[in-house]
Amino acid sequence: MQSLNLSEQEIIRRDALSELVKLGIDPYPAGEFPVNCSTAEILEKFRDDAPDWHVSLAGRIMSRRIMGNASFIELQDEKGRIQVYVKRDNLCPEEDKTLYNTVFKHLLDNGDIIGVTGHIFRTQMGEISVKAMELKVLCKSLRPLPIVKEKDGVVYDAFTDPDQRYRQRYLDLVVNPKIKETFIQRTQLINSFRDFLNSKQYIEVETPVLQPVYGGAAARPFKTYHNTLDQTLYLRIANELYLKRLIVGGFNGVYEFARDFRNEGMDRFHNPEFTQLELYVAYKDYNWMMNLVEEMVEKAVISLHGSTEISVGEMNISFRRPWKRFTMYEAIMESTGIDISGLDENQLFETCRQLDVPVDNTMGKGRLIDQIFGVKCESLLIQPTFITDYPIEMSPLAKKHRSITGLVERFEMICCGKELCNAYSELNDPVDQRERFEEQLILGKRGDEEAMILDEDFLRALEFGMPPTSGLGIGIDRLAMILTNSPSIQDVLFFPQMRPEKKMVRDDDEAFAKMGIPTEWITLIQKLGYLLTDELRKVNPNRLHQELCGMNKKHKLGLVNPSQDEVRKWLA
RNA sequence: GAUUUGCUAGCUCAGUAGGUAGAGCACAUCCCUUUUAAGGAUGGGGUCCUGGGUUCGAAUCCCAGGCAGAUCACCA
Repeated sequence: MQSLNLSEQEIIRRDALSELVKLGIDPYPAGEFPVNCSTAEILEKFRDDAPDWHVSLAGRIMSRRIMGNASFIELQDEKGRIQVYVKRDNLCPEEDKTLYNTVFKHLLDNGDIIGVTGHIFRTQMGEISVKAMELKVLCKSLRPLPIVKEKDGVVYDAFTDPDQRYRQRYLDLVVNPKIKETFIQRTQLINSFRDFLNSKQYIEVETPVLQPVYGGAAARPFKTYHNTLDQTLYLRIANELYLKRLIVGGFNGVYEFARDFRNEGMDRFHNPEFTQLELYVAYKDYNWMMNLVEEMVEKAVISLHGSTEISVGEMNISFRRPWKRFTMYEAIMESTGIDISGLDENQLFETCRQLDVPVDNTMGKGRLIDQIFGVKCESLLIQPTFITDYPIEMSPLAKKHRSITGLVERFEMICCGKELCNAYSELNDPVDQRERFEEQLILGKRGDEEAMILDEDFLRALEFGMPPTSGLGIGIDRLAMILTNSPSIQDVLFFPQMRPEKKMVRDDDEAFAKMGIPTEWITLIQKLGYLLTDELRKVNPNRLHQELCGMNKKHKLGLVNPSQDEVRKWLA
């Protein structure tokens, strides 16, 4: 019944599964299989002159070379692959050769998970291998794996379709083992940051993901609803305002690896959910924070790569301290030759036009400057570079610059043409903060969908007093992209957001039976693509009759064809 | 959202100025056996993304849609 929907190879595997059961072999055993080493450990530690080394290991069969009574398989575990030599008389020393002849040769496939015990030796071809003395089925795989082969560093038939790789990451990880490296490095990066911050006695905290008022960044949120409270809640776009509340509460340093959610476009630099490290430290300013970022990132790069120099695509990036520092005005001066520091809004508008920088009428002074920077400077900054001192209009949470009016004490770190982090001397003047929020409200009314919302509770906290504080946000995904040389954010997220897979809507067999269609024809009708009875009724009966008879003939099903009249009655 | 490329067997891909759908790997049966992207023989396997249109005839040409990639715009 189901078999028409399965591929030939899937049917063969299901048949093998029931054969195993018939032989009294549980294809999904419950018990522990004791493993005492990994493939990598064997390859690393084996010595030809060492005494017999008995191993017990488990993994997935990735290839099989079967030759009569001796065979070779490649077994893959978490750490890599090793060849296993399977000889009939080793596996079956007694009369009964079923385990080798039937189970191993016919009922096991690529992709099955087995446990093997035996000892290590080197073959005539010089390959370190496991001589299997026992073999146990641990899991029968019902779908064929894409087979990726490799010789001399050349990969054949690589599994590359990005759609399948991202949707079925499990499969990607099985057949493209290098993918695993990327994710391990991502975790190493996070661990390195965490170790660094813990060593400074900062406290890792958790703050709400569901927030009644979203804030801390300029972005559109995801909206949800809490039944019991009868209240709209938002998935956080940032956790900044909560971490600052904790500084108010008396913590000197708090940080969180925060999953944030922004309801905006998706491309190779943006996923709707992404991870930021946010850090707030009391009694510090943004200059201090720049030094911390340099040190922390440099350290992480060294811990991943053993060096401060790495290659990203065609580029060579050096994270060696100190990094270049420019004010935003200097950066614009450098790339365009124009000093914008004294210009008013109209003059900036005119400058944008001269520079071919796209603008629109809603843009205020700050947006115009930011736009010039974004178009003319950002993409040119390849080596890690700090850009400091941003226009106040763009930075409602940052403290006013200590000496230059119209600017705030803010920096971003740009690398490979992309912003990697954002930090301020945090605004702790509650009166100023309220005014800034109110300016944002006006922008919001002008149509800026990303304008910030006024958070009364946050202002109340500030009114109790927050010490001077420096705060930082680092995009973990983007940094991971650079450190793992990944061209897309999807490559550093296990399960990137994808459009839903097309789902077939279908009626069950009973619905077809109700039309008076005999069981044996129902599967055929479904196989022909008629999955809904309503659709089926619209079909020309003569056409359906022809298709069914054709199918019967083609697949040599040996069914007695229905008459045209009978088919017409089904559809009536 | 715009532009563009792609979608054919489990995987990687060919394909014909429109005429019954191909290869390699994988799979099945068999041969050989310390082999290694094993080799040899034979065989099975397809809604050529979906739906319309043009046509005697469409995987191929046209239109619409789906999904994915790339580039651009907004954003981290």
